[in-house]
Amino acid sequence: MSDLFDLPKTYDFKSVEQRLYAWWESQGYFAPRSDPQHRPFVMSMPPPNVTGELHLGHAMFVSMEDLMTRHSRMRGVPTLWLPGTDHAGIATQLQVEKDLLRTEEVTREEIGREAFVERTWAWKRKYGGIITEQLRRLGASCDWSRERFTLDEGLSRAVREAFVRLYEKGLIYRGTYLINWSPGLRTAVSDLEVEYSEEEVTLYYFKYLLKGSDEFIPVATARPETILGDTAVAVHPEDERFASLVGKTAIVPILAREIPVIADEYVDREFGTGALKITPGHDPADYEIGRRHNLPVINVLRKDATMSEAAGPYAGMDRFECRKRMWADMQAAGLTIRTEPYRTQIPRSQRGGEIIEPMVSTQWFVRIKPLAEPALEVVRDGRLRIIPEHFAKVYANWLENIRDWCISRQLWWGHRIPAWHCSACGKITVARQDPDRCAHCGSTEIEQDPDVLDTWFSSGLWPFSTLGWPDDTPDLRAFYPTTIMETGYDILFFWVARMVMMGLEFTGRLPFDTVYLHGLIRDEQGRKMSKTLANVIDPLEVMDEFGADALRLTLLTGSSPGNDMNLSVPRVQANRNFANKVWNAGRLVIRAVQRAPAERDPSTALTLSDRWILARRVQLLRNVDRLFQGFQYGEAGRQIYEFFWGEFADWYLEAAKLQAAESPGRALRSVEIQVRVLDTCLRLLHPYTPFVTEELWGRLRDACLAHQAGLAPPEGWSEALIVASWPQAGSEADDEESIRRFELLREIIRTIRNARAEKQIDPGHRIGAIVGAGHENSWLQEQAPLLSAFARLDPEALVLRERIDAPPAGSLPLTAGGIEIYLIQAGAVDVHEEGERVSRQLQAVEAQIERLESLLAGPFATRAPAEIVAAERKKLEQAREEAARLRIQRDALRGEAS
RNA sequence: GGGCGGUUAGCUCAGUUGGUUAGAGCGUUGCGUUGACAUCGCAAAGGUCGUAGGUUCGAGUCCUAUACCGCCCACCA
Repeated sequence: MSDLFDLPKTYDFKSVEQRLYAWWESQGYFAPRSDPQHRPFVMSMPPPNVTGELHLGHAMFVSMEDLMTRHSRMRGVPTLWLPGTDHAGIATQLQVEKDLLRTEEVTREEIGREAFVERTWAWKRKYGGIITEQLRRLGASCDWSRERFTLDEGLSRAVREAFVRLYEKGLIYRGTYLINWSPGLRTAVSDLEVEYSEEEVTLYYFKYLLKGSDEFIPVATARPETILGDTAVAVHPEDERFASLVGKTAIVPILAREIPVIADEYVDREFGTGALKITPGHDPADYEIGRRHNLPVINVLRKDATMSEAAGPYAGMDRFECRKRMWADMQAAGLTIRTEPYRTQIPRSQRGGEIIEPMVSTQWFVRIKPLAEPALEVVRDGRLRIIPEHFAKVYANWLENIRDWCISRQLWWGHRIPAWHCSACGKITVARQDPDRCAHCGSTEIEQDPDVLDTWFSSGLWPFSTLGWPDDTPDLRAFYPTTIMETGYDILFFWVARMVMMGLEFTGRLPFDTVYLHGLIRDEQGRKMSKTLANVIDPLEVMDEFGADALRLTLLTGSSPGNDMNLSVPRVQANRNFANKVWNAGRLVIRAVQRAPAERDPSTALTLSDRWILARRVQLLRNVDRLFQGFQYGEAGRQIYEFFWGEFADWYLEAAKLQAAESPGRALRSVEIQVRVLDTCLRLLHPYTPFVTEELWGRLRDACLAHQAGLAPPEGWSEALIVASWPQAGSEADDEESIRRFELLREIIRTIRNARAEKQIDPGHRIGAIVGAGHENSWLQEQAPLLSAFARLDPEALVLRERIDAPPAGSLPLTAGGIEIYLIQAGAVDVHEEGERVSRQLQAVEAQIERLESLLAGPFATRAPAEIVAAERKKLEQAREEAARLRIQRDALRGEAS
């Protein structure tokens, strides 16, 4: 008999995952079916860094996007999920630099730009496949034939086109402004790449001596080295303390430079000393004040953040060293007042965490307001939907206060800025094709700008550049705009907003009409995962241990849109168990198919359990449909899980075992229903757990096709589950009555099981029962075999009646859903103890009756909707019946006791 | 300083049109293993949904205030 089991009793994901993935891919299932009739479903994958390694963030987006993709594909919609990788300028360059230093002990400067870029390409060719390989392990059903890389030829052309267009429109300009400078990386970074952390620093109070006088103005600063770049001291125009000093001249310590004392409303009289030193070269606020007052800008820092020549005696010194020395020298000169600890926001690099220095520098910028306006409008008028909705506010808030975007980076790895400087006329030539002469004066003495573009500039074009833009390609026509953008909320500004702006600007259309934002994955205590905390969970290890399906299911059902998720490994394990449960339920059904009789008996009607599971199936389909429409994938997954395990496996399959023994006609009927429901579940689960469902579904199909009766679900079989159709509920009416009855039956069985457990009745001991079921008696009679099997009753000693006149002596009285049950041969009954128990039960029911009575006597009865009131009335009725039964039971026990 | 999110069982989380004895997984306790599954089965204990008000016939679910935690944005030296 065991020969029928050619399936291992434990789901072995290791032998399944790789094989199935390769098969899906080779069959071309990931590519969109071409169907001009249907509007396709299109999603661009957020491109992971080409040198990256899989982390849970990737696992999250892959799981979510693959779910959407598989669902859409099964619905018969042409579906394209377009993958790719990002060149990730800074991250990749750093990695290659590090590698160079480690292996050859040379810096990038030593080998030169051209060689370094070539080395980086080599690195990309060597390691760029790792991340995509890892995405495959998760089951990502994206169309690899369309895979793109932000630095490949087509995308580079798109970037260039975009740059030139913006430049020609005057939306890109080059200028000298205060920017965020990253000394370690020696490049400018955008505002978004600077993070502020509150830290304890020192606030230094010192004297600004006034020229030709003993007087001084007290000033405070956290960065004494910037004193060297001061070009004014400012006070509030209405500050009486300093009113007489405005217009006088102050002397910069050490350098003895003369600077004016000015008045500006920006100064806060209450803060610090009430006087502010102005360093336009190294502070954003000072920069603005400097502009208002036409102050000179002095740059005291070099690119590596050592002090520049302007710092006089401190030139060449590290800025923090300078800070100390400067203060010491000022102390010696009697210019210091005091120091105090001070908490303030320190700007740090998002990458690496080094302190960012505001610095004046010549950079390229995008004039962002004209782009931001339309991007705001689409959210305001609802054309762009953001899920969850509250992020729309965050999005709008950011765009409303946005400032010009510094897009040039002093890096080597990236899209070179298509601008040439002419040494003859000094003008700039920006062109789609590399020019050989200056567009203004015709000189051939031109040189390309050394900078590259911010990586996010090319990312912003992703939804259309990947489809062939700026060319009018068939893909662009067929698949743009895309349908949905799924990504983490942490890159809403970095990426999503910029895609919207660029999409509207360059294509005149929204690049997608829905943005779905998932939350971040944290550790079990809700902390961010980081190497220093050593709390990083490696998705690859998790998949090795529990399988890709288990990880996916955990990420998908454990989260809700926009909310962070604390991942716990035990939960992954629980979902591994679920995959195994699915596997074993599948084995059971497959075996049932293999053993099922071949002859149909048309006279075989459906049993209660049949009708129940079919009705519940329809309800489930409706719920899942509704939830999917509302992007409630987590809740949908949980409902499928509960249905599969808690109803189909625990109850229906157990009932089916009984039916198999009844008659051949009944057995076949039951198998058909098992196949139908299992098939539906596998289809519904496939977007969550693609591997186990595909593997099982194929085997189920083969077993069914091998059967003489030709078993098949109404949807029919197809060559693979991944391309099978999504199940539909149809228009059948809900069979509520079957559901109600079976649930009552379950309640009765549970009540008996509980009593047996409490009374420690040997599970093998079949006991008798007398059931008084009132008007439920007629249908319940038919369920006697099921009842006795499930509750382990002696079928000979199970009596079902409408009414029981007198509780049998020595029996254990129970009630379930208004049905009275007396267990016989349940061992010695302590009539006193049971009397207490029944009394307590009765009290509870009476309390409920009281509550319901007063509820129904109040305004509820007239104000609440009729069906709600009716439901409560019904409950009251049932409670009264229940109370009546309990009273009889109680009185009987009392009678026995006396 | 502004904005947003969270606060539900010991732990991790669900609970979207407000319906009236609140759910899951893990953990805990008890019982159970010869045929789908011990990666299992049958049961049990355990929350009144941060706090205070309000709207409503009715609120975990809406409103206001408040506490705590977290996040985002912001040029007070």
